[in-house]
Amino acid sequence: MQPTGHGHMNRVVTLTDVARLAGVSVATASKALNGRDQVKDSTRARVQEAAARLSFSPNRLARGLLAGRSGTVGLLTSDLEGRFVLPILMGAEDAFGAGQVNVFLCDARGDTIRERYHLRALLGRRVDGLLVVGRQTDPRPSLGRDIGVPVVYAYAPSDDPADLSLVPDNIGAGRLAVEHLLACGRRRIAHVSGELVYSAARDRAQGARERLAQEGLELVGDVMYGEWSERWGRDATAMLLAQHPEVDAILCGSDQIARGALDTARDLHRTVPDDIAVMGFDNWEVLTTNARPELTSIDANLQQLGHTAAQRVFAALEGIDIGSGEQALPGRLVIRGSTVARQ
Amino acid sequence: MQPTGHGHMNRVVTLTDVARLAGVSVATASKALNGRDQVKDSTRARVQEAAARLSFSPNRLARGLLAGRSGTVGLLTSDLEGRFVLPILMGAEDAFGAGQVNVFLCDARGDTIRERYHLRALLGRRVDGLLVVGRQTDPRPSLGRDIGVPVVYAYAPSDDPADLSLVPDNIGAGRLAVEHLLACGRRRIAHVSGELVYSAARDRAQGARERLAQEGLELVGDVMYGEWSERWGRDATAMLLAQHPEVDAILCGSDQIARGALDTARDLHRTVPDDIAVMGFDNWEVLTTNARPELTSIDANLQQLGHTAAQRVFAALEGIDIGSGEQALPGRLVIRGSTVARQ
DNA sequence: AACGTCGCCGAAAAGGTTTTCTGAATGTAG
DNA sequence: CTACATTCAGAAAACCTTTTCGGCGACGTT
Repeated sequence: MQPTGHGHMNRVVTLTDVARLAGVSVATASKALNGRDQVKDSTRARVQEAAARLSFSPNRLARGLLAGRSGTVGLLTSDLEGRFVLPILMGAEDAFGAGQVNVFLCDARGDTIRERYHLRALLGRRVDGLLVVGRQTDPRPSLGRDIGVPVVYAYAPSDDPADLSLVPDNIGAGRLAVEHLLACGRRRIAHVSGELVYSAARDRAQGARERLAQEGLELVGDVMYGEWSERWGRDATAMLLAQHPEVDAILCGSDQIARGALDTARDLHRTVPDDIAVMGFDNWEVLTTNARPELTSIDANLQQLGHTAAQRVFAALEGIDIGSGEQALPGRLVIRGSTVARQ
Repeated sequence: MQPTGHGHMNRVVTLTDVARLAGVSVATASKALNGRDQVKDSTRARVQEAAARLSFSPNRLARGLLAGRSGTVGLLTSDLEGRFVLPILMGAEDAFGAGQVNVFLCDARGDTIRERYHLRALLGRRVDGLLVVGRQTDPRPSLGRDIGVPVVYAYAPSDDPADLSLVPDNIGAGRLAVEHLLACGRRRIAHVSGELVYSAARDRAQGARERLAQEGLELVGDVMYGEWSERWGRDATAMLLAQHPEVDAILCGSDQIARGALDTARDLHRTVPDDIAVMGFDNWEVLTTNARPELTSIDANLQQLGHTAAQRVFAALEGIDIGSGEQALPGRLVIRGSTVARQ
């Protein structure tokens, strides 16, 4: 074809070529390159040089076929769009890439049919393990027990307790948030959150209430469930401050909602944090570090969660029992100016 | 092991098993399942039933080894974190997934060493093609001409004109933005943008200037280059309005900057859009649809770009010449309340 | 009855690598 | 010089699927 152009067509170099150049058999070449003994040092050097000269890289298809394991894992997401999937994916890719494992990415886009289709494809590729990442913390249907490879669920837990699921600890996050507000001297705390159908919203509210109860306190008013949006944050905060002007802290179910709360507080000339403290969840840096004042938030450590999930898959590959059920990973408080005045 | 538990250990079913159950040879079984002729209908049915009963799925490693093509492509990103990579990735995954192709995801995290490492790994896996996605529109070093498989660069173009690169048309986007502001009756347009070192910032400014020149107009003041942040948008807008109170439109280099501009305008009691029009780039919905008023923006159609890039890789796999050089894909104007008062 | 044709199935090879086993050569001890 | 251990290289099988080619039986034709 094009001898100097992009040579898509030149046959790729195989172990046979290396062996021929080094003047040995393929068996010896293989052993030399894989560091097995029974090869004289001089021979090994010759083979290695030949491999380097031809820039040989072993065909992992053939290796996988023989070994019975491909050295790949499937990453099955229900929704790439979601803001929460990406950090998990990064953490997982990072953990896998450190080994010799490569990752197949599949996006089912919330469609069960497509999910089963991708599952079949991945199993056909003989992935050694599966990581299933959902977009909500609400349980999702299990892939089943007879997949043939270890499966770990991240963010969205499986509804089968025999599966292992890694989820963020939203109840703990709610407690942590209230803990911080209490430490800031706040006592009249209201909670504006997202949609009630999300267990993340309910869990955070529960954690918040529990921690308050521990001090003999209650939330000011009912939890205001609405949308996960800045707009709802603005509107809800306006209603809240009209009805309960005495609140000294607004715990928001997400950073977006908190941004809305900050806007409304500013509109109403309530100073943050002196007059009212505001905080959010998720620690979405684009939102938190550009807010006025910068926004205190609870980081769910999602990248860590992805990393841990990948390590669990790894462990399962090694034959180690990784347990089952839901394991909740703690969040982390990130303090900024919206709860603590900077000096 | 655990006969009823998660059976990771049970040998996976192979074509031989199917053939034995159906009482035919593996050759016949293969032909039956792959829809080739030379198989009696009744035999084919028997094989299909056997395959279904054993839930057989052919080993794509073996198939790939034989066919010389693996049916996979590598997606090499320089940075998963970036906001621009994800939509491209979605578009690409979508396009590939529609075929029989699966995608290996690799994140080099902006590190050249890691990139070469991943490249080797992907070539060892015998990917049929590569899609390289960068995080900036500035040129990046080519992977080289002798990869052995077709490569398409998306978002960040290759510095080798012999490679094919798909990039957003930022100059056109700048023109498009000014076009819209002119259509809204604005004549005194200022431009607040991000970091000068980004070609995206320079290109958009260039496009804006070109379109203004076409009307015999110029930007009000110099382009204000700064950070891609809300904070900079606020500060720059404050300076701008102090120095040039007569501006009737602020074109912002990103939606984040535009959000900052909106904030400052509100602080200074300048009404948007009646007094000043504001618009951004990128159409980041979280920011645009929650702004007050909602933010007009230019969408770079990144998902489309990823889709197109994937199709180019596909075409190259089919042996079709996909050309070379930079191909710029047009953006799309999304009109919202920050430039046009809603009736 | 002999022959050609057609439809269907199976044997075998190929793809690239790893591993096991055999065998050759060299060195060492008796 | 023989017996034996040791070191290193190669032959061959295995992994699973697809494809090619040969063969076999049935059928139709002369």
